[in-house]
Amino acid sequence: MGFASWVLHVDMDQFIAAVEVLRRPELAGRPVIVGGRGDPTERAVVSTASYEARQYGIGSGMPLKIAARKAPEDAVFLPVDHEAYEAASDHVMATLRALPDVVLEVIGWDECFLGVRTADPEAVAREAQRAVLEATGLRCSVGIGDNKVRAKIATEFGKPGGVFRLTEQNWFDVMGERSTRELWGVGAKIEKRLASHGIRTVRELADADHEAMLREFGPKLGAWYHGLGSGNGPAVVDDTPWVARSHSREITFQQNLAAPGEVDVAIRELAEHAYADCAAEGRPVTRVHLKVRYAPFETKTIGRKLPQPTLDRGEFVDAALALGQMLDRTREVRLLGVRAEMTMPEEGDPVERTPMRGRI
DNA sequence: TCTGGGGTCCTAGGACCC
DNA sequence: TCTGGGGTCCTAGGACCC
Repeated sequence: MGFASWVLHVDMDQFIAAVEVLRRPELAGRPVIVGGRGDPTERAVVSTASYEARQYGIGSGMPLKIAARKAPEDAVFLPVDHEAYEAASDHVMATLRALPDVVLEVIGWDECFLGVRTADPEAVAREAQRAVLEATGLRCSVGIGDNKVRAKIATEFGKPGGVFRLTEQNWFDVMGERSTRELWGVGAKIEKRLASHGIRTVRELADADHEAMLREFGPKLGAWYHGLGSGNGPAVVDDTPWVARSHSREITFQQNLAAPGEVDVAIRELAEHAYADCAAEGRPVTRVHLKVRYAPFETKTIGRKLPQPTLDRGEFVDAALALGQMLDRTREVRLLGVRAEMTMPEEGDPVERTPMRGRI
């Protein structure tokens, strides 16, 4: 077998919980649930649950109140500590980047792609796991693929702590009879729209009529979803530093906001923070978006372009407040968010940050 | 029963221009 | 009096990711 190009997807096992246990060894073996401010009576969700907690049906995204009901006596609830995870993430990424002849693309706090030319991708995967464990004390799973989509999906079959290879050769054997929902990028809504066309399995998606897919989802997404059925996806791992296009601040109120004056106070506060994140990069703000969740649970977003790009905090805050006048002032508000879109930086002036890509 | 906070990308449809 | 076709920009909103 000769050398070939491979994509490895490295995913940390129960990352946030693992970081917490690392600095509090006495928590090892106990159900650990990290989320919000660590108070399970508050409105917040689970960021990560340890494997011990998952045995009780507790998982990411679950409301803390529900998790508290399911959790056993000895469960531990901890607040989210972004800085600790950021530091651990940096350490992991630096370790992986130091592996010989790899290109690294960060796609989240706890996961990345490695591009590598090798005759033995499993050996590289094992070496990556060993290096990360030795340097940080954290374990990871690795998916091996001939593109990013297959590598990403492969990782699920390797957890925890393992390695799994998914390529064009075994794609349909492994994925053919599984639900479209197991594909990366297919959520509840897309699963339902596919099902309305009689498409429920990965193989049925691969065999779907291309024109029908374009009609249902449009030219780009239609082609993307159809190809997903065959495991198609990009294979290039890109280490270009990621540059944010926008920054936002959101807050969920423990008690719903009822008075319009309270809404204005909150918008001002959030807008100042969102603006500050952009200003810290020296990049003018071009648009403002407002996200509102009315009680009980209905989310709306609205946006406006600013008259011109600005680096004036007052201008941005005023624009956010003006947009706030468009909200339904008669309804109780349980969440508010303000997003600031920025101009993209000049070429050759990249801003190094923690990436959070929406799509590969 | 209760649903966070940080992001990205895509589409539809209207306005406007040539 | 009747009225094409293409392009671009903008807004609003939806869907997905970790």
